[in-house]
Amino acid sequence: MNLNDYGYFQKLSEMKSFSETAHHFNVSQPTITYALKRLETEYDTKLVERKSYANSLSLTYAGEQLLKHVNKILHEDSLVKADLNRIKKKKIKMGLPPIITNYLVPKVFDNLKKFDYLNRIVPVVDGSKELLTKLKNGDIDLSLLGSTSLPEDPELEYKVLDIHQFKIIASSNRKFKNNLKLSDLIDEDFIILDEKSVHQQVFNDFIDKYNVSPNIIFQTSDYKLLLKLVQENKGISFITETAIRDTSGIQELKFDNLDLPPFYIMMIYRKNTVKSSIFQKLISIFENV
Amino acid sequence: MNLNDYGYFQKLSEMKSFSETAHHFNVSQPTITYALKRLETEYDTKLVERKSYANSLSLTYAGEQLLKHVNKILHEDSLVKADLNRIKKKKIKMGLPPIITNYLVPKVFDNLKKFDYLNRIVPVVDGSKELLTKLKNGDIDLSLLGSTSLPEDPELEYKVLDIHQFKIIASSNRKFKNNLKLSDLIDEDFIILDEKSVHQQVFNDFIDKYNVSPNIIFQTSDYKLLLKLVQENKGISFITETAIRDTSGIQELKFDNLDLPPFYIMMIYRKNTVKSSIFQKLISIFENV
DNA sequence: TATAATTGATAAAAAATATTTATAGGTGAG
DNA sequence: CTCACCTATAAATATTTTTTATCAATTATA
Repeated sequence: MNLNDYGYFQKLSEMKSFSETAHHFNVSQPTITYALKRLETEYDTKLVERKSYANSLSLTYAGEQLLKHVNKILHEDSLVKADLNRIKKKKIKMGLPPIITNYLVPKVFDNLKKFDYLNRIVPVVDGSKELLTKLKNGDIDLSLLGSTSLPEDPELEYKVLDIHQFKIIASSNRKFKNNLKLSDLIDEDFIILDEKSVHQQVFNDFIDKYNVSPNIIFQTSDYKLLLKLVQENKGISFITETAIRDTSGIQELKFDNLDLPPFYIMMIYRKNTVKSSIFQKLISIFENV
Repeated sequence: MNLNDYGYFQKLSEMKSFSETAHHFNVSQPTITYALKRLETEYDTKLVERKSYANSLSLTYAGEQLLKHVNKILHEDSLVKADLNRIKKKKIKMGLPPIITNYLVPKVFDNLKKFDYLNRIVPVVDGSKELLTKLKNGDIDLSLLGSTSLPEDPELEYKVLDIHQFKIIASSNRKFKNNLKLSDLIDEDFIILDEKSVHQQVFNDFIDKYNVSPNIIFQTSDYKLLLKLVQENKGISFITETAIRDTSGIQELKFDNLDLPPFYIMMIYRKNTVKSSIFQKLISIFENV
């Protein structure tokens, strides 16, 4: 059994057209016909229902079942090349979400340098959500990650490096009374991180939970810009403390009984990954922050 | 890329010998050599370390990594045939652990008959542990299952049909005082189910927890035999209430504060399974007990 | 309604890939 | 040193996949 046949079948079930599928793979149309025929012979079952004519063929029940397995098989197979390529290059492709990276990397920099890992790491800077997808696709080997919940994906494994809190912050120039309540912020302008970050979702949940409707005047994916705007008192914000450690010109607003989810700072990787000594050492360097 | 090459590679890494692997697949020895060569060329990496001589070749780091993926791929592929075969036959292979089956099937029998499902079900009678393995291997489509914990396997899905308790039971002929304590049973002979059932593990945990060492005189995998022996006062036992519903000649011993795990009675199947209408109906019949 | 255009199936030929046969070379045990 | 055993390689063969060429069926459209 050839994996190509699975690939043809997968695409065929998506495109619902033999000739288009053939075109997609740059092969002739009978190639697809014969590939399907091979599968149907191999399993001795009809897999696709050739409809009267229109460009709408459909999978049989057995075809649907096969497709599920094929998806898994081809996905796994696509991970192989990505994995082996990086092993060959002795490089580790590492996902780096900006906020966490700025907080953590200075702490481990000397160690990374000492063990000559700085040039072993191929950095991939992106938001936590995108990095998670890339990790699962095998585009990166491991990633730093910030999240309000611990990943439950059975393919992934992680180490929690730190647990931070979300904070409401404002310019140090502002004065706020003690025992602040959320309702005191009703006239404030909010500047928050946009949908690339987990912050937006947390903020929305927060809004729902406390039934408030803050005035969001600007969203950005650049947290440095956000902090600068807050420093200059263009608005107040909602962000993990990770981002404001060692940042001057910013104060944290204290509330009683504010219930916010924790912000887990993790190192995450696929369970499947064979842990080379480099890989393990790298993780341990980050663990021992 | 041919799946055969993956199969050869998998076996080679297990057998650590080219010629034995060839023999295992009934092909000539160069077939294996060339298969490996194809893989090494495809991925442009050395995959196995040909040792000086002895029957001990070893995988390189890249080879180990490949093997992990290959295992997954071949396992998934082996599920395909099993799945499609049963679909073809329009039969549903169902795992039936005896205790649960005897309890449940009488309750659904008329319904199964009414919808003509009795001859659609291919019964596979075995212990819960074995059935779980068979389910994962695709040997059966779904299974009744008794367990003290809910399965966390990401490939499996289940519906809890009932939650029962474990009981300590004795012949009705016996008289026990009220407010029994475990220490009162110190001179009793125990007859319990053997390692094929979850009972043994639960019983061991129980022993550890309460730091008692009961006198086990006989173990069996046949719960009907066990019940008979208890009825005839050959010993007392430890078993889920599922087994003793509607059984005469047996009493349940009551203890204060005995903390035992629940016994979940479930219907379990692979997430991957495409749920045919027969499949769904079957589940719903059992769900509506 | 006739005609053109598009789609999938099939047969036969060609191309690509996998396997075998035959053999060579290396290694360790005795 | 020789034998037994293992893996690698070349060349021949077998098998599998793909292409080319063509047909029949169906839809769009003139």
